[in-house]
Amino acid sequence: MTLAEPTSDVRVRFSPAPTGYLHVGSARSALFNWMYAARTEGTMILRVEDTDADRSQDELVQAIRDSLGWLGIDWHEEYRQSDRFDLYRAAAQDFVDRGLAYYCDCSQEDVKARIEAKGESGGYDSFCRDRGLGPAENTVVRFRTPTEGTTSYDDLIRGTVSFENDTLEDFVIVRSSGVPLFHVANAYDDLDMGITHVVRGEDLVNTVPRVLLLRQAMLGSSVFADREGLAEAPVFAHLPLIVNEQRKKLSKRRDDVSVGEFADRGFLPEAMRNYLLTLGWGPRDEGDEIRPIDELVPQFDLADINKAPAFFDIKKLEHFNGEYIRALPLDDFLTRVAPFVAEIDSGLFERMAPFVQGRLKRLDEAPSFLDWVVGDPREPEEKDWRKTMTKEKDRVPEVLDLVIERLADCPWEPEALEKAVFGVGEELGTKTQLPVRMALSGSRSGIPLFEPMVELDRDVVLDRLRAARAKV
RNA sequence: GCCCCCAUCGUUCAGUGGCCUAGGACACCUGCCUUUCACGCAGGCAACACGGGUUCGAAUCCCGUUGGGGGUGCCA
Repeated sequence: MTLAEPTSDVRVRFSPAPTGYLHVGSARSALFNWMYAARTEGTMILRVEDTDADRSQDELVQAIRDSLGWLGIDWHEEYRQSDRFDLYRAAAQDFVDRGLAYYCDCSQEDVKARIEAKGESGGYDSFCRDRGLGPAENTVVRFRTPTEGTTSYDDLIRGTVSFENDTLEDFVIVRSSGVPLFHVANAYDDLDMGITHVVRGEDLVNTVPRVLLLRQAMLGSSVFADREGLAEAPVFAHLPLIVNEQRKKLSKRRDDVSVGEFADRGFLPEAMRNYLLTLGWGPRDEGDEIRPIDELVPQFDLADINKAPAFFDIKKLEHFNGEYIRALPLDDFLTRVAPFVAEIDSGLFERMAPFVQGRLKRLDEAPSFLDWVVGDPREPEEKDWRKTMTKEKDRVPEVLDLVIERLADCPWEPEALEKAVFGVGEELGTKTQLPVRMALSGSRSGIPLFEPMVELDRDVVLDRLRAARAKV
């Protein structure tokens, strides 16, 4: 499903920084925003927060858009913060004019040295607060934070969260390069774009007091003076983090979790999206968790989201994926799996597809089921070989001999092959499939035996059987 | 160090004072089905971190302890 034309006042935004590919954590933030927009028929906004020119890359913006699209996450409006620097700069200038912000020329080393000399901890020490500096080289603009009182807000997921203002430092809002920083841009845009709900990762909670202070200050500026209905701050909902097995926040560097890679590994977007949704949230009706998105949207609510971090369990994702793969109509399956089986003759694959489909957890596993049909049998595991071929060693040679004999002139079609192979078993009073399967494929498991078998030439089959016979 | 947050089976979701001898799903184990595997079906294992309160009654409310995480940038 895609988002409908908005009919409510709800406005949410997903605001990624294009400093890497979309990873599962941000994808989940995007998804929860999207779910809320879908449920409330609100407006979904994609806002690219590329204020850090050094780390932002243009091509990543498109990559992120692609990954969102792959997941079926769409949006109504799109903005780039780099297009809006003048707006943020003006807001910062306005703060300076009104005495809410000031210039500071301290280097990071200076600050650090002073703090250490005083034996204190923390970041900036408000050194330039009252020095009355003007704009100059290597000078930043800092926001003057209150020294007393508390800033608190109600989080839809966490309840009331409050911060003592004196723990807030005078943070930088404009770099010495003149480019505004995240906090101003974020506060300005949320205000300007009329964002009603801020849904994002828990790692952003402690930016809330800063953003709120900035918002309040902006409300006092002439830019927003005449705007109606802005006074109310957005509702915040901070999503629990998604963590790895060490219970640490998923990180791109060590955890290998970009959405694009999941696509490459043969995960279905519907499965991915469905799984992501169950991390920190469950359907209200306590029904099955694997369900089409449009059944889930109506019961979605931000207030129902869990507080505790959730482990990203690839095994469970694979289970979801397997279910979705099995549910695919055959021709749909064929289309989706095509990129993963490009090496295999398409006629052959299409004939084998019904047997492969039900056994996959990921689409990229498809070729492994046909390797022995397309090429040589795999080198059997020592343990498996022994178990299959020598455990009942008096029978296997007989079985193989007789199978070779029967197959020499039997009609080359599945039913006939099955009859021949099983017939040997009946004659000898033993099972025959496993030794034959092992001889042909090098494995004890796989797709049904006789259909792929006819895809091989009779000589090839007989050669493999003889080779196995020689080994037992 | 300082600030903020979190705490139910191995994992995940449910449970918002009595329906809980705590439920579902994944994983794992055992059967059944099947001359392979997978699917399916039937079972099994397995948790309210600890200590104090409040209450007739606490997984659910309060306090503390412990443990874990996030933040602490001229990143977002």
